[in-house]
Amino acid sequence: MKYNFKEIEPKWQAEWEKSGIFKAVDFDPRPKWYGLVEFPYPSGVGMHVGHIKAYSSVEVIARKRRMQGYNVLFPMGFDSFGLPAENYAIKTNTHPHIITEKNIAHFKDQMEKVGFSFDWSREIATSHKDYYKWTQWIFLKLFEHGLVFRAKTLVNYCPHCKVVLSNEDSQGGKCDICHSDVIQLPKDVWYLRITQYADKLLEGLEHVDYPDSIKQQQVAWIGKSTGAFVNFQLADQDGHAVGDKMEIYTTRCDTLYGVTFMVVAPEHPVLDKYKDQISNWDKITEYRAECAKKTEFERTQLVKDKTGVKVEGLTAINPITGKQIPVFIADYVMMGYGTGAIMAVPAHDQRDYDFAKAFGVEIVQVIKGGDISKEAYTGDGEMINSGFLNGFTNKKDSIARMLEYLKEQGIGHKGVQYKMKDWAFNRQRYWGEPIPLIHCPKCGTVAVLENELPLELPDVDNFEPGTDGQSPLAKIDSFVNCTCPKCGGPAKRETDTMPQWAGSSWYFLRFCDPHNDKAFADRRKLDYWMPVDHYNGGMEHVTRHLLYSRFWHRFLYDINEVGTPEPYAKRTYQGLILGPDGEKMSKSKGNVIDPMDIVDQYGADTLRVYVLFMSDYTAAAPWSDESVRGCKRFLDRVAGLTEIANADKEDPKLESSVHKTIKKVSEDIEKMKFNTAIAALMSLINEFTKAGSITKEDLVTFIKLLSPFAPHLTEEIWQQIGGEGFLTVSAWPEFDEEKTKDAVLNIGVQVNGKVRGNVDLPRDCTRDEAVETAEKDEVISRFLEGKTIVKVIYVPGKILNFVVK
RNA sequence: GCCGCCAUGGCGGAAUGGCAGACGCGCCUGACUCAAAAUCAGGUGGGGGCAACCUCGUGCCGGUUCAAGUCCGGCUGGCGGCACCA
Repeated sequence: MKYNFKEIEPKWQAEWEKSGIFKAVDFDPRPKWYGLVEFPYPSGVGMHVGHIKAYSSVEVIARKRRMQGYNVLFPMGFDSFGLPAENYAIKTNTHPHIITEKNIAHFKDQMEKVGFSFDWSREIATSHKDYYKWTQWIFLKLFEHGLVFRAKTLVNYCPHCKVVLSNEDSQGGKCDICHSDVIQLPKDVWYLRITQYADKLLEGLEHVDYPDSIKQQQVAWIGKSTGAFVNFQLADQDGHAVGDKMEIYTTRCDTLYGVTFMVVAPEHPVLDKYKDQISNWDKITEYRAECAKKTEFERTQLVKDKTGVKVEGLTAINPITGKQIPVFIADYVMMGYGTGAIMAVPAHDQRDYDFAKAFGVEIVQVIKGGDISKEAYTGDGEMINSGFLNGFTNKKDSIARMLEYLKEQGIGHKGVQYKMKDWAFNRQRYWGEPIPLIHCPKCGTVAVLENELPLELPDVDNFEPGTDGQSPLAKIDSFVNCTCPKCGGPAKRETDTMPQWAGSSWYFLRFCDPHNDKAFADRRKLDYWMPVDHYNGGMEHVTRHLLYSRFWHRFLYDINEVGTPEPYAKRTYQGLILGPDGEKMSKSKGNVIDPMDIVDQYGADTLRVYVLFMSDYTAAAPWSDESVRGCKRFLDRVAGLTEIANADKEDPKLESSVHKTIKKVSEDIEKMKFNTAIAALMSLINEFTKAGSITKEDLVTFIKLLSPFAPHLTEEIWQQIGGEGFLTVSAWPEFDEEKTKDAVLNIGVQVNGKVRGNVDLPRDCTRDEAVETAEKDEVISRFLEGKTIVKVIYVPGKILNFVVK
């Protein structure tokens, strides 16, 4: 057959679309299967090869599922709110809506040209008001349940983008969008109380099928630690108690006897409270200013050099020894974790040790071991200098005993801390979901009425964010001024918008019922389709999108809006495609491969086969143009199979190979070992070619197995050989286990563990027969000559090993 | 620093503890061609041998085993995540 991909690819794409075979059917009696891939942000440059690889895996499984008789939901949409469209809008003075719609159309066109079997009747876009209406609705539910709060805190602020960023968006002290340095700024912001769900998010991981690497990253990000909160009495210069106690958090309360000083974060409010009795306030202010200037990055880089200032005039009392100890401020203590104050145990914490050495503070060893004159001892050992804890050798026991004591004395109590912080949930930008809250001078913060949703984004002329950190919406009086839904008095709208991650936190639910205008999705449809059976996406979304969406979904479960606690039954990820030079693809390096160039030059089928064949799916691998051509060559040979499909009798050897291949390809697809599945098909075609002629049945089996990978070519072959209906939804081949087993097996023969030859043995041959056959072999017998056989290991079908002396 | 993953030909990579290098790329030889490309056929880890074969070989050192790329212990190198988290 002539393989003209330019002609057949658009042809079948149109035929499939016309026939509606990719449409998911609600409540269909067939078993359901919901495959999901991360919907893209529709950037102006179009699809990246990474998108192709990310979608191709679930695409192949979805196509196989349809052939296996499943009712498949494989949807696609667009995560279309976000900064790049807005920045482009500022530059070109075009409305972000116009740019976004143009980009969506471009992306969709590209996806169709690759032949992805998405159900386009369920297409969604997060920036469409019939979608974000429900994003706002869920937000109001969160608000209603006390999971939304406003707080003035130090926030991660990007001076370039002029937005407040979540921790997740400012990892490493760099803005996730523009990569400039993030600074700390005190600001009033909205938070979602994700920390309240920390335990549920941890617990949920036990019931889902995620790779360990993903689970571990989520666990590390949540960062649960158990310890104790302990109160230290503050005192004046002479050790007389003053005012409040100061609370600290520690994981080693059993080292309390070794506490020789306290450190509080530079921003800690206790300082301002006792300002009058602090005699070196100037120095404190100076140090604070220094710290504020440092970026988070600088602050964490200077790990070795401990800086700080001793607070003069304010001291504390060690609650267990009764000794007066000094108080310092230092930026190695963070306001954002624990209580912003620590008890320092220099003998057993390297940071406290470094600080004590630099500031000449006493070091008291309370755990035996190490050499305290050189460094802190952080290992285990017998407790010493520790009163009632002396002699304890087990960390667990000494902590438990101390906790008991703290409780008895009312000094402290057991506690839990998380590294994960609450989710800063607002941006001072235009192109996002307006936050549906109203500030009323009388009633405080009031929710927009549900029947007024969606709270639409008003049109503006100027998308530039304000220099005062205000959203462009703040400049629109008609938007800002409103009446309070509670008291009817004049009020002002919140002008911040939601962060990029809002829309993607629940989109998989909307796909179950995308056109519903009464609810975010019909509960019966949710119960039919959810959970997502297989979700694939990038490793880079594991600490953000995955955590956020699990949080929203778990919340909706808790308020009985969805029926499953976890949204994704199974999650996988793909490895990066590197440039041909082995470097990460980037415009500046000029090593970017445009997938549409490959479609033009070799066809979509070649592109699809290549991205899955190039390496292990989860591994990063460089692009190779030569290997792409190799995949095209393979498909050319597949097209040529029609010429030799003329045998009228099945060759038993070939039949066995066909059945083995059905088994291999079927199993490998399930394990996402696409590279070996394709390799098995290449091997089979090599056998076909050698045989010179094959039956039509062999050809049909072959194109069915290849169909999920190269659907256009195989559909065309199917039509040309007179197949009925679409190959795409024909039955997946079955294999006969008997026929996958060879009657005669060639196995290796070892003498003392070294391979000395191989022999053909019948499958059911006994040990004695195997030994007899092997001993007749010329080469093997040479190695056995004059030796005594001590032991024979025979593993049928695998190996025969003679142990000789 | 902590946690995790990985290391196999010239390259991408195969290999439930059982004949290392499947499959593809590249390269070499041959066929076709005036020639080249494309295509087809054959070969292709290193060393030795006319050959049958022999020998070395999965980052390094050791161990378990009849048998180790695979399991265990210790290194070295690379990747990813977290990171002054008390």
